[in-house]
Amino acid sequence: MPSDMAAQQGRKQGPGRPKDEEKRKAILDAACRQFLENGIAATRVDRIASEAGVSKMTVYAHFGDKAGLFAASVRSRTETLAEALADLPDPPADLRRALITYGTAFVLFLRSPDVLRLDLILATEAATHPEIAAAFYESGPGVVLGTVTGILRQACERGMIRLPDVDKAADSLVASWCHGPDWIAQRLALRGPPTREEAQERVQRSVDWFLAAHAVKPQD
Amino acid sequence: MPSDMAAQQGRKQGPGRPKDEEKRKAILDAACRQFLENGIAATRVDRIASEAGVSKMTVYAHFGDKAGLFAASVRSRTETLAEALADLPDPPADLRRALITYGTAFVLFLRSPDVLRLDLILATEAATHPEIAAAFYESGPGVVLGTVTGILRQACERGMIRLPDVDKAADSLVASWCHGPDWIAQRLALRGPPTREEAQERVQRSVDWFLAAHAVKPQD
DNA sequence: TAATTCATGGACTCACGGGTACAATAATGA
DNA sequence: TCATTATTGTACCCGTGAGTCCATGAATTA
Repeated sequence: MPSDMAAQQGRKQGPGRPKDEEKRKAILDAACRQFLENGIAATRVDRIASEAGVSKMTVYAHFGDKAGLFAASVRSRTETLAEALADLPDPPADLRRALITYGTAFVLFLRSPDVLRLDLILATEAATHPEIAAAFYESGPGVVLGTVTGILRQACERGMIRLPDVDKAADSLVASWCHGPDWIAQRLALRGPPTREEAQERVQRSVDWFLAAHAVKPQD
Repeated sequence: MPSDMAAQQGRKQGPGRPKDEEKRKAILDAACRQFLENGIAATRVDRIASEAGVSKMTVYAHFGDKAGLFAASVRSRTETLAEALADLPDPPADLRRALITYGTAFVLFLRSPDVLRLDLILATEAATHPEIAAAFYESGPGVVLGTVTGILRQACERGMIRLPDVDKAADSLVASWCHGPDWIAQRLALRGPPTREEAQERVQRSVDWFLAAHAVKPQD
C-alpha cells in the first residue's frame, strides 16, 4: 500500500533516523481499543501513548493530532474487518444453503461487539468525518448487500426464483436477518450478541420465508 | 404525573416562591434540542441556559447537574415519542392492510431524524445510563414489536396464517421493514430519510412475502 | 410586613486534557 | 565522524467548560 505511506509520511525517506513502523502499529492498535471503548471525546491521548509504550510526542509526530489519529485508526480497523468479510468460503451451489451460510456469517459479524461499536461511533461522527463513514459502509454493509444481491440475481437468471426488484429484495432480506428489535436491544446493552445457533436459526427462518414466497417451482 | 413531581421537586410546596414550571419546560426543551444535536459531551450547559432564556443557576437548581438534566430531558422526549406511537389509528380488519398501515407508520417513525439521533445517543450511553436505555426500548421498539406480535397472534388464532414462533416471526418482520443496509446508510449520513412512498413500498413488499410464505390457504 | 424561597448575572474556582517546548539521546545515511 | 531526524520525559501553556459564590431583587405564604 504505497499510497498509504505517501499519505501518512509524506517524506521519501530522507537522511536521518526513519520512523519506527512498529511503534506506529502499536499506537494504532492502542488507539483502536481506546476509541472503540470510549468514543472520541472520552479517549485520552495520554492513555493511548502509555498503552502503546510510547511517548506522547511520538504520537503527535506520527499522526498530527487527535483527529488524525482517530481517522487513521478507524481506517485500519475498517480494513481489518473488511478482510474478515472477504475471507468467507465459496458459496454452496444450493441457493438455500448459500443464503443460510452467508447470512449466518453476516449476522455473527454484524453483531460482534467490535462492529457494533464501530458502527455506533461512525454514525455519531458521520457529520464530521463523512469520508470515513462512507468507507466503512463500502467495505462493511455494502459488501454484505452486494454479495446477497449477487446471489439473488444469479438465482433469478437461473430461473429459480422470481423477483421484481432484486436490489430492494436483497435489502429487505438482509434487514430481516440482522436488525430486528432484538438487535436494537443488544445495542442498548439489554442483551448480548446472539449465539451461533440463534443466528443460524434466525437466518434460516428468514430465508425460508423468502424462498417460500418467491420460488418459481412449487415447494413447501 | 404526580410521581414525576415528587421525584423531581422533592418538596411539598413550603413557604416562599415556587419553582417556575414554565422555565422548567423551557430548559427541558432546549436541552433536548442540544443533546440530540450534539450528544452529551459536546453539549454546553451555558448554551442550554441561554437558549432557554434562563440563568445557569436556575438550570442547576432544577436539575442538579448535567447528568440529571440529560436524564430528565431524554425521559421527557421518550414520553413524547411514545405518545406519537400510541396515537396510531385502529388497525383495519384486513390483516394485510393492518400490517402495511402500521408498518409504514413505524418506518416513518423509526427513521425520523429525531428518533435516529435519540437511538444513537442512548446506544452510546447505554453503559452509563442503563435505566434510560431500557425505558427507551420499552416505549419505542418494544411497543412496535408488541403491536406487531399482537396482530400476528390474532391472525394465527383466526387461522389466517400459521407460524411456529410468533415472537421471532414478528422480530424478523419488523426488521425487514425498517433496518436494512439502506437504513444503515441513513445513519451514516449517506442518504436522507425515506419518503412516505418509499416506506410504504418497502413495507408492502415485506408484508407480501410474509403472507405469501405463511398464509394458510393455498398460495403461489 | 416579615420570612422564605426562587431567579438573575457576572465573576470566580478548578480540574482536565490537547498540544507544545526543550534538552538529551538514539538511530540512520553520507 | 557529521548532519539529520526520531524518540523520550518532564514540565509547561492554555483554552474550555462544569459547577459555585454572592449580592440583588422578585414572587409567594403567613
